[in-house]
Amino acid sequence: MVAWGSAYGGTMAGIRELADHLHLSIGTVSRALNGKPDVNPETRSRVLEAAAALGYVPNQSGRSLRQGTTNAVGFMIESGNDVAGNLDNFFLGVFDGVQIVLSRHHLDLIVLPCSTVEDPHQYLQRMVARRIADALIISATHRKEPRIELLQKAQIPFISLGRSAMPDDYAWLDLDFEGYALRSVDRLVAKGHRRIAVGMPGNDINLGFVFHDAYRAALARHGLAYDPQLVLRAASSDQGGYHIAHDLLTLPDRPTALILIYEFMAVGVYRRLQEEGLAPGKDLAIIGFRESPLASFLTPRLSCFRLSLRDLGVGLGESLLASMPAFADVYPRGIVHKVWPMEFVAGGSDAMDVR
Amino acid sequence: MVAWGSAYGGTMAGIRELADHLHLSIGTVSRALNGKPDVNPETRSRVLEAAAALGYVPNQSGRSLRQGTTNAVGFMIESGNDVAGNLDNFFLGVFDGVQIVLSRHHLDLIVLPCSTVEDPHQYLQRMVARRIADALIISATHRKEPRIELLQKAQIPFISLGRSAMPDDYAWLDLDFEGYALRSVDRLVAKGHRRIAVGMPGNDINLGFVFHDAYRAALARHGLAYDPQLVLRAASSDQGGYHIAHDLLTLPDRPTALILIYEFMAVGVYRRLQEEGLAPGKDLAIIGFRESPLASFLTPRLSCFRLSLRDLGVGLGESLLASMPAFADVYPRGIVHKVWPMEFVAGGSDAMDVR
DNA sequence: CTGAAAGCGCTTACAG
DNA sequence: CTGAAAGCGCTTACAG
Repeated sequence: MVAWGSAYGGTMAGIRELADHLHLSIGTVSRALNGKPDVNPETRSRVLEAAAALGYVPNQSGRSLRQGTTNAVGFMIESGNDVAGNLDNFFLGVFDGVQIVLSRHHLDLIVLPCSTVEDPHQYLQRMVARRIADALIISATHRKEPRIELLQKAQIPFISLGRSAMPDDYAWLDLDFEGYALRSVDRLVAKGHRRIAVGMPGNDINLGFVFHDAYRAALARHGLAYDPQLVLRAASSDQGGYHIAHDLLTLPDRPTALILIYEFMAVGVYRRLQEEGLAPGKDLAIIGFRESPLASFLTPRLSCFRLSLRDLGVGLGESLLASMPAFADVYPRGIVHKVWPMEFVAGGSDAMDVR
Repeated sequence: MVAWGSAYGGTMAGIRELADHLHLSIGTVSRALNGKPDVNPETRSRVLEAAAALGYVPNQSGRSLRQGTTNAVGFMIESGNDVAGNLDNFFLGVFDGVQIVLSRHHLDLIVLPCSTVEDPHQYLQRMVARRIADALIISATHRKEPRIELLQKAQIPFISLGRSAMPDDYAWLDLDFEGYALRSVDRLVAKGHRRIAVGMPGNDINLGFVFHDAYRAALARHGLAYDPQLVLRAASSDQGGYHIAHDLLTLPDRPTALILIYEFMAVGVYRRLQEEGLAPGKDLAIIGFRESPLASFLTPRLSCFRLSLRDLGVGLGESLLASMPAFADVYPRGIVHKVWPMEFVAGGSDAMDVR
C-alpha cells in the first residue's frame, strides 16, 4: 500500500516539518492552526503563512485518533434497490443542500452507497464500526428499521430521511405523503371521481404505508368505501407503472383516477394506456408524485407536487447538526420531526371532469 | 464533539479490552485478527470468537495512522454541474460495479460529491490532503484537467472516468464517443442523409471534443462537407435539447438528421418538434446517446447505444486496482486506457429514409 | 505565551 | 508462538 504522506514529493509536510521550519514546537503550531487563544498573534500569522506556503493540511487520521472526531458526515444511500430508477437526480439535489450547511462548519459530506449485494444493516454496522463519520444520514427507511436501533445503540448522532413505524424518539425529515394523498383525493373527488386507485410499491418501505393510510382516511372523509382491489402494487419503476395500468384496466367497474407514489411509474401507465387507445387525463385521471423533468415532457403534462431538493438538503443538514452535541447550540431545535411540504403543480393528466 | 468509542455503551470495545479479556497482549490479538502467520491456530480462533462476541471492529483512524492506508477508494462526482440532469441513475449503476470489485479486497467505496458552490480542483485538493482514500476515481473530466496533475503530483493511484486533452500517462476509461459518432453518421448516411447536425454541450468537458472530432472525420469519410452551423450547442438537459431543436429549425437548408451527445436532450427535441407539428423519425432522424429508461418511453422510441453500467463499474474498479501497488499483481494490466464499447439499439427515431 | 510530554488505537519489527 | 515497545500525526492538559 502506498503511504501518501511520505510519498508526497516533499510538497506535503507533516506538522513536525512545519514546526522545525518555524523553530517552534508542534504544540504551538497546532494551537496556532486551530485558532486557540493564548497564541501570540504574530506567531499565529507566521504559522498560518508557512502552512499555506508548504501546503500543509493536518492528517485527518491523526486528528481523528486524538479527537475522536472525523469532521465528516456520512449519507447512506442504496445504490441497487427498487427505488433506484427513481433516485435519479433526487439525491444529487439533496446532497448539494446538505453540503451548503456542512461547509459552514468545515464538515465534509461523504456519501456511502450500499450496493445491491450487501445487506443495508450490515453495511451500516461496518461504517459505524469504522467510525467513518461523526454523524449519519440514512434514507429509504422501512417500517421496521433496524438501522435506527443500531445508530441509537451506538449513540451516533443521525437523522433519517424518511420515517419508520418505530418509536418516534429519533430525528427525521420526511416528504409529506399524507398531504399528498389527502390533497390528491380531495382534488379528484371534487372533479367527480368515486373510484380512485393508487399505485405503490409492494415492499416494506415506510412511505408506502403512510401514503396508503392517508389515502384510506381521505376516502373515508368523503364517504367513499375503501376497496383493496384499488390498491395496485408494483415495482417503483416505469415497468411497475406499466403493470399497474395493466391491472387497473382489468378491474371490474374500472377506476377513473389513479394516484401514483412515484412519478416514474407514470411513464409506464401512459404507455399501457396508449396501447389500449386510451388517453391520460381523458380516460383516466393521473396524479404523479414529485415534479421532475419527467413531468413536463409527458403528454399531457403530469400533475404532481413540487419541492426544492436543495432546501430539503439544507433542512436535513441543519436538523442533523441540531442533534450533534457540538453544534446543538447553533441549531437549537432539539430532535427534529418534520414533514416537508410540497406545492401542487397542475398538469393535464388529471384535467378530466367526470361529474 | 461526541467520542463514539467511549460512548459506545460498552458494546464496542477497543483492542485493549479485547486483549485484557483474553489475557493476551494487544500485539498477539492484532496479529490473530489480521491473519498473520506465526499465531497459534487455537489462539487465533479464541481471538476471532471473542472479537465477534464483543462486536470488536478495529478503529480505522488507528489503523490508518499506523499503516498510512485508509482501505477506502474515493469516487468524486459533481453534484451540481451541467450534467446533473443526466447523471440520473448513471452513477448509481457504476458505483455498484465498482463495489463488487472493491469488496473482494475489503476496500470500501466512498463517494465524494463536489457541490455546486465549490471549485472541483480545490475540493479534490482538500480530499487529497485529508487522505480520505487510498485511491481515487474522478469523472466529468475537462479538456484541460488540473485534477489529473494534482493527483499525479500527489502520487495517489487514480483512474479517470473520461479522458482529457492532456498527456496520456494516466489511467482512464471512457465511453466510446468516437464509435458513437462514426456509427451514427454511417447509419444516417446509408439512409440518404446529407445534412447531419449534432447537439452537444458548449462547455469544456472533454467528451464533447472527442465526439465533435469523430463526427467531422466521419463526414469526411463520406465526402460530406463539415458545416459549423450544424454543430448546435446547448446545456446537457431537456431544456438544452429544446433550444437545439429550435435552432435547427431556423437553419437554412434544414438538416434531416440530428445526433445528440446526451439522451436527455432528446426530450426537448421531441417537444419542440411537436410544437411545430413535426414528427421525430419522420421529419427529423434522431439518434440519442445512451440507452436509458427514457429511450423506451419516448414515442417513437429513441435510437441509442446500450452499455452495462455495472460492467463499466467493474472495469473501472479493476483498472484502478491495477494502478495501486498493493493490488497490481492481482490485476496486472498496467496503466489502463480503455474505450468502453456500446451496442446499437434501433428505435423509431431514426427510421426515416430520405433516399 | 510557549514547550515538553502524554496518549488517542492501532500494527509491526524485535526479542525471547 | 507471544510479549513489550516503538511510533504513525496529531491535540491538549500541564508546567513554566
